Amino acid sequence: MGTPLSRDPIADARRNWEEHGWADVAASMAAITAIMRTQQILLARIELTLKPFGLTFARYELLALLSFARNGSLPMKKASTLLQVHPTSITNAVDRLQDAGLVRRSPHPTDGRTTLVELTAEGRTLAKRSTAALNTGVFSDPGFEPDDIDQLIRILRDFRRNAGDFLGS
Amino acid sequence: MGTPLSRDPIADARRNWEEHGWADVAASMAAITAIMRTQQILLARIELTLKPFGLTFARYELLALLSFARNGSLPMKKASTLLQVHPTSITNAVDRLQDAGLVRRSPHPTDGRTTLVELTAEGRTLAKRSTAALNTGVFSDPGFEPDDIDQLIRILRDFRRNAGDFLGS
DNA sequence: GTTGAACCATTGGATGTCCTAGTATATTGC
DNA sequence: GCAATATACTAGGACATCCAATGGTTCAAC
Repeated sequence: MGTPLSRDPIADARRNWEEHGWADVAASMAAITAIMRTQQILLARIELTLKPFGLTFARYELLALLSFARNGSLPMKKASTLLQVHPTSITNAVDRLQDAGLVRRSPHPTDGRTTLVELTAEGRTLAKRSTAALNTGVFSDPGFEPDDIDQLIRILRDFRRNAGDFLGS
Repeated sequence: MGTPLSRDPIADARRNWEEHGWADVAASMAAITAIMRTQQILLARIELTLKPFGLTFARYELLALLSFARNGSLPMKKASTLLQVHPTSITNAVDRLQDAGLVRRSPHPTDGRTTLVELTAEGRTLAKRSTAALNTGVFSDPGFEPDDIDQLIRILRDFRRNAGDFLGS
């Protein structure tokens, strides 16, 4: 982006919190704000990598999910649940992927309420190629130390479980 | 926010990566995906807490930033830099905060290119009240262990520095 | 001084997310 | 079997974010 700041803005915010009598929650505020900013940086990198494929991250996630499904197809609701986004976000993504010829809708064989989303041949190819691009362009050098990656995975798994994302021990 | 899944979807994705020959980047993929999901959960909590005040997180951040500024005013560009968002996002936020009577625009005394944003009395009051709500409603019980919060702050600070957010040792 | 490069804010366009209905189909209870 | 409830998808609206382009203003080089 722009020129680097001379100081960490989140550390400054934490100082402000401490100086205003909120020292007890200052660290928590700093951690949460840092997660927000980190997500923003990572999303920008991912979107940049996916741009040549005409994909956004939202559409890529759906494509990747379908590529791992049994027949390359899933009910819309199932995709919404697994990707943990609002059903309307899936409708939106499927609309655009369908326009691009990467997926197609089909009725569920036994449940008239349900619509299946299915990868087309082009969709499967693009899923492979874009995943390869993300692996080499983003995931292979994420900017975290290996030990820190393990820490992150553990800390965020605990958080997500406590938040009710999934059951577990 | 529906029913919890029976399995961690990110752990499943990691397994898929490993089974497709991308084991070397699977952990990194899992960590990044977990950050995305964690951000989503936290943002939802924050927005829920801010809703009674008629604020979104984007507008709250600007309000809070102004409340810590010397005269309660900053150049738009400065706000954009400190909050690390695109200038147009600031324009958008200021438009809405101004409509709500919480901030006001004024010309810069010496630089004709620059516009200052300034907190109104109502804006300052709302900043205080909404910050108190976030402190008690979100930051006081973030869902991380205290030790993990310190780990997060360190890991994400290193990441942001490496990403060019700010200079530092 | 003039002129051209750099900088600031805004507008318009594309996306994505969520929420609130509204429509259609399933399932459950009596 | 029929009514009441639950579930699945879609349509429309509110917001936020980014990018590209536009109109002003400032600054620096000559």
